[in-house]
Amino acid sequence: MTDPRPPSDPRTLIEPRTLKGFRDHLPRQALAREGILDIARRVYRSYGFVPIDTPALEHLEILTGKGSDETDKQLYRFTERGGREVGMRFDLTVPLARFAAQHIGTLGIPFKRYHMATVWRGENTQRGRYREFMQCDFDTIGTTSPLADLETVLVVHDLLSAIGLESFTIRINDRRVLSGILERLGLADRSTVVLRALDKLGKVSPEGVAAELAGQSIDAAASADLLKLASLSGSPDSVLTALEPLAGDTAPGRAGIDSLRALLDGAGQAGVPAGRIVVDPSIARGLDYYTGLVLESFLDELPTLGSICSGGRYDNLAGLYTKQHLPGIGASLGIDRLLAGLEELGRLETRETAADVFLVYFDEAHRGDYLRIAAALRRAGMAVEMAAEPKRVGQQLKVASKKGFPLALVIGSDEFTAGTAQCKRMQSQHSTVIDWHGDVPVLVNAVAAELAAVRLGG
RNA sequence: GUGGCUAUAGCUCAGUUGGUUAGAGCACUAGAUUGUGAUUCUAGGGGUCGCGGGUUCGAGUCCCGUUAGCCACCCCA
Repeated sequence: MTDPRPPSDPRTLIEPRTLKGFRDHLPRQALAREGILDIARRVYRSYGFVPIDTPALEHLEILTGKGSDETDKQLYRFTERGGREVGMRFDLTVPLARFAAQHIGTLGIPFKRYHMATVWRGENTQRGRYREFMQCDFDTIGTTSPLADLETVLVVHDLLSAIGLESFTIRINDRRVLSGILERLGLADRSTVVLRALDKLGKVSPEGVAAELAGQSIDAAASADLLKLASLSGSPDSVLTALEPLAGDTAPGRAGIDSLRALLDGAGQAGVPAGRIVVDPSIARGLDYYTGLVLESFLDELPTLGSICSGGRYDNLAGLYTKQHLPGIGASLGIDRLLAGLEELGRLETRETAADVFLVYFDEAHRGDYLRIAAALRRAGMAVEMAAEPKRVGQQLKVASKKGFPLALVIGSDEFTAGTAQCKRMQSQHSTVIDWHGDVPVLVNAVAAELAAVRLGG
């Protein structure tokens, strides 16, 4: 047999490697990732969000429109063949803004969309931070209804629950509460600096934040008030009560507190367990475009991982692209960070196969029977992998076990003669003999029953 | 973009003040065993010591540069 490609001179071989911050996804990770994406899709749809997609490449001016120098530095950009300046999307919000400005007339409002796609940022890499990563956004635009705010929190709750996280906390705040306090302290014009410093609490000690505030020439009394605000903890009710004297006498503060209270009330009515949602007045979210509710969510077991799902309300999404005023609210699941967290907790699905049944193929004479059985199992909705070559049974079972098949079906000439089949539960090594006597539907039903039993934790 | 740490087989690592042919465990392939996998035994394949340069009689080991990974800053998912 001749190799279609003769061996290359080792000196001419190109080193196979990926770019910094870009990675391959092997089956184990890709399966886990797709599992999460499926869950997110299901939860988003269960609230009526619809999918959209947009191009990876946009006109440069679309992406740089709001152009903070930070995003500008991180933007992947190049000149197209025709001399056109283009850039790769660095988030899904800017494309949504362009999309909304372009299509809102035919979509109608409120418009609820989800968008799960890859984005690119040329920033420095770290654990759980890459140059190519995925975002799973959902947004409701064109309405200021408090119900949309509530729904956003409920989606985050349902999503994290559906992923199977046992303990997580959704921390919420309202930008207007912060505005109220800043107003009262006479720091309204310093909000960016102050909020950025406050946002670091949890990562940096209160003393560190105080030092940063002092460095920004915020006076000590105001700084103490701000830190007091951030140290509030306890039940949402007690936090809100404690906020009253700090912000309740300003118009925005009043609105923020009332709206948080209403939201918590609604979440309770929707069945969110008490304690899942916490009011954390230190949450600001660095972005300056948030104007109302802001939220972050954390794995209780990995507080240092950072927020895995966050978002908030904004006043005007697409002001750069249209005169139409489009308020909205949305959040985003950081799936790469979540996967890193799940892996660290050992809660990541470790299967390397998407199939349910491994059909051991070791009796070449019965090749046709194997094909018939595999087809019947697939028609019944089961995913079946048949070994490619009739190798030793032990070898095949080893592969099936390593790849995480729940079931293996062993049928050789002895079984065909006796009209039986051996169905092995790979994890427990428990083996069931099925009497089917050539009646394929009987075999299929028995295998389906075994699969159901295994999935229930057999 | 700034600073620190790291880089030896697919993975985890050992490798003596610089000294002959760079090792182990796991994983992989095959056999003992032409019908049974987490725990057997045997054999085998696999290494430009990240890459490039320098010092030296001699570099995996020392020096410089570079690339990648991790950590902190910045920012954020």
